[in-house]
Amino acid sequence: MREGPDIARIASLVGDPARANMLNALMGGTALTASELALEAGVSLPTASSHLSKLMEGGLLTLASQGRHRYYGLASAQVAGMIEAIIGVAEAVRPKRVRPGPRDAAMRVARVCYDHLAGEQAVAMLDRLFDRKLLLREDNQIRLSPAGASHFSALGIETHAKARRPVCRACLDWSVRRSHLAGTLGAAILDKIIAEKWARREKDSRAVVFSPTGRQAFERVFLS
Amino acid sequence: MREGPDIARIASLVGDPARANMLNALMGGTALTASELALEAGVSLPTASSHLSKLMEGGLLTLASQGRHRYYGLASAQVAGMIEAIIGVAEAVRPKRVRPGPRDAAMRVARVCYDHLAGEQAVAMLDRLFDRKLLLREDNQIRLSPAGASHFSALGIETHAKARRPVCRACLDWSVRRSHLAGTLGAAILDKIIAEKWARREKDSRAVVFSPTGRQAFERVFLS
DNA sequence: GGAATGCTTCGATGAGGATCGAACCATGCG
DNA sequence: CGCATGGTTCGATCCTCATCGAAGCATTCC
Repeated sequence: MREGPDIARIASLVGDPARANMLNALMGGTALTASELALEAGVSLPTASSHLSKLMEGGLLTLASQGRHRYYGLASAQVAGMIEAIIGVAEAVRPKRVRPGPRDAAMRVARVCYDHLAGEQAVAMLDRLFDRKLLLREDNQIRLSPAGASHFSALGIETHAKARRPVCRACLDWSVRRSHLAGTLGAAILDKIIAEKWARREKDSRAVVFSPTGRQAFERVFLS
Repeated sequence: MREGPDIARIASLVGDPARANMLNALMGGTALTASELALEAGVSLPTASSHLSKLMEGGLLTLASQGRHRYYGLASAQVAGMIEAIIGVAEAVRPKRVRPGPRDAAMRVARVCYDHLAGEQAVAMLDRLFDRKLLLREDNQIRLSPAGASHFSALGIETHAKARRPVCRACLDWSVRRSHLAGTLGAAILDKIIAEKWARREKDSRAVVFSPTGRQAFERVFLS
């Protein structure tokens, strides 16, 4: 009986430690090769390969072949959002940790969530965008206001809807437990932050570290 | 190897078909007993009990003992949100059938979500109840207005809060991606729809099919 | 008290799937 | 070409865990 989407199938794909590590590594937004992912997950290459084909068949990954390299990446922002949601629950449920390490702290402040910014900074930014009525909250959705459209356009950020991906989307933040901005606009803002060198990505981590002047610039543009 | 929150542990809890069915059943927001959940999942009572203790230990469920009954419910809205996210991916990834069968289409229009109505009809109804100020949106909750109380009372629908179950509750709709009405009021409305023979439940399915005259009556009362 | 109901624990069984070494394809390089 | 590198497939092994019947607690009803 019980028809409907096969949720157990999807969840069990994420439910294996090796696969979970791979997906977690891919949350950084860059596509990785099978060997990199094997290393990341701590399994042998054949094992990793087997997992990867399962994830592919499950529709969670995309594959881009380039010469003899094969780059695996998350299939969609929706998949990334799902993983964030699972991380959020795992985080909430986790037995009280001794103390969050320094890397954890940086992750809480700002990190990459697939292709957009997450963490305290990102949550604060979304709040501020609502306050300034650049974005409007509608039911469970987020919409760009006319004022917002011209504002972002002036910053050199395009806000036209392309393909089927929404411009604005709320994404629940596991560290802050409130929403931050995803969608093409969220991605474009992160692009700008990196392009302007306001912040750089920490090596081998999802953490995003702002420079002192970069932080000022970011706050001036998005938190003022 | 990165040691973040144990996402595999959480995902694997959802990754078993029996447990997934239980969680899915609990998405309605009502707490259920172990035997009801066993039936829902199609497993024996001992098996269900074993799954339930695992879900409890994983922090996904809460337990309320009342006499010899033990009511299991989702631990938090965060857990519900995670399950919704997984459903969303499963839905998006589901192998496109040649064409959505008639039953699938019917499911999208109207279906039972444990004990209340879901689908396009249900989402439209909730919108309309807000428009008419019979229900009020408060924070993330839904409250019955005085006007609403007398309105439903006139229809022969009792709206007194009984036990611990809320009268109104929002439930996210996987097909429409917006909220519909759950809670005792949602259940009572579905009861009325069936009692008035405006619609009947499709055998062995969650689909709810309105008769032509039944649809008119429903629209007059709830969508006008 | 005793019987009935609701649920959990125990024990035995079985199946699925994660794992790795070795062998096998494919691409690029000299 | 032949060799090296990146990746997948195959086969065998092993272990976890889902499952259910039977027995054991707990609570309520008569």
